[in-house]
Amino acid sequence: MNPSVLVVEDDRALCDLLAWNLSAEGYDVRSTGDGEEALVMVREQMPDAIILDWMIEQVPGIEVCRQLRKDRETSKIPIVMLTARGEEEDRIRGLKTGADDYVTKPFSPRELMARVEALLRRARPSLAGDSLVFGDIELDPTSHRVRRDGEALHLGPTEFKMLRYFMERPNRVLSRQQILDGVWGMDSDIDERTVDVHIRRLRKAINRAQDVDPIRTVRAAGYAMDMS
Amino acid sequence: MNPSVLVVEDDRALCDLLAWNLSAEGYDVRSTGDGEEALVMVREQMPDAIILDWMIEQVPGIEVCRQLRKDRETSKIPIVMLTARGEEEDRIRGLKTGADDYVTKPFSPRELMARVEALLRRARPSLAGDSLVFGDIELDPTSHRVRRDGEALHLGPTEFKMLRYFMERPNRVLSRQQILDGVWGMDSDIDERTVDVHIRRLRKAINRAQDVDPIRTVRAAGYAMDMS
DNA sequence: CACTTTAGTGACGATCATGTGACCAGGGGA
DNA sequence: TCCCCTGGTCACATGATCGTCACTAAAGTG
Repeated sequence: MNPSVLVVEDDRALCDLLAWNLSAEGYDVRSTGDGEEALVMVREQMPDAIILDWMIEQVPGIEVCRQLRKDRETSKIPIVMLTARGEEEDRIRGLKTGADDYVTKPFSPRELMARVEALLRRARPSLAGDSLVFGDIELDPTSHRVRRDGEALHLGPTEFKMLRYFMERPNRVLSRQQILDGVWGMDSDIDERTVDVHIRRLRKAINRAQDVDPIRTVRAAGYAMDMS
Repeated sequence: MNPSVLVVEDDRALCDLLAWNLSAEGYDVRSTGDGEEALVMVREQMPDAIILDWMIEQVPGIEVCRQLRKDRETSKIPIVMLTARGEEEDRIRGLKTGADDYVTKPFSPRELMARVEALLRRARPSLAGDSLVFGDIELDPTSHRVRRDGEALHLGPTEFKMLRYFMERPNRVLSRQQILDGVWGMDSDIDERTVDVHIRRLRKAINRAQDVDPIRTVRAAGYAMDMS
């Protein structure tokens, strides 16, 4: 998966220029000229980096920056801001607000590329872990977090244990009894049908609208999670 | 312990100016005008950040940068390079070599300060420095001080130990028992629920009105403080 | 197709875990 | 000594989560 970059710039020509250059370097690029929309897009797409013009419609860049820094989910995304030459005060305020870098207009696209690259190089290592990965689903046992396609999912304790049980045994059909033993413990005297209900809850939690369900029902046998 | 910065700059007047400004901001500053010596000093002192002029005696700045990046020990130290206006090629080569930032001469000291600060904020969590940094929260174990966004916070002794325990183990879910063991000591016979109360007190102490709570409750498991 | 078996689904009451404010005890400094 | 800060515990409020059930839908079977 290529690193993704969101470009927030209301000068259409400049925006396209950036998008073109970034794409050529192998980034997935999205763009918008509107601050409000930018906030929405960031939350939807969780880009790996953001290029943010300081002077855009609706919402000043600094405000967008502040908003993003306030939210736990988005506060760690590297932001490069674009400022007009000579606006030193803005640059300082920007950096203090939490921008990670800036480039002064006019600038060379190559230079901007180099800066984005430097930021990504610095930000990325934190993404690595000893987590279980299954297609686009990622489960980190130590931090107890589950993500699909990068988006955080909320699972209850039982659903979490169950998903983990499945992900540690991919492509295997697991009987309800096995699941009960593995998730609830050998000596639990719980109805087998309860597993069904939890399977349902798990499906509900991990499958968003557009997703395919990774859990396969095996009639008269149990359930399995497969790599498709 | 204050963050330390090494200034590598052969223009004596500029060097002193930088040193003076950085000291005023509370950094420990060392300086040299020589590239060879710079390499030695970095290894001896392991500064938290380096400000590196691109055009210095003996060894070109880019070479110093390359050397530092080669060594595992030093490769993570943020480097800000100083370049003359218009040397765009140099800047790009610099960033590609591993510099994290640059400032174009002539520059305002305030801007440089802001950039160094931004870099430290970003780089520190990975360093095992004296002072722990977690987003905008900073904990200094030796002086027993905690700040958020620069503003001093008041924590009781227990809350302080607890915050420290968390900050030394970012992104991990810590059970109440683990927290009791780590903060109170292995042999304490304290009710697990007491941890909850202290978590509450800690939250109250570190979160001001506008802040996001860095402590995540993991139902049926414990608490975690996360970075990403 | 009619019938049987198995799985999906929504609801419900019970329980559990955590958040929250209050209380009291101990200890150190004024 | 007295008072203020702090720490450990408790009781209660508040949701979140759980296990079960009754009913429906779907899948096999002959």
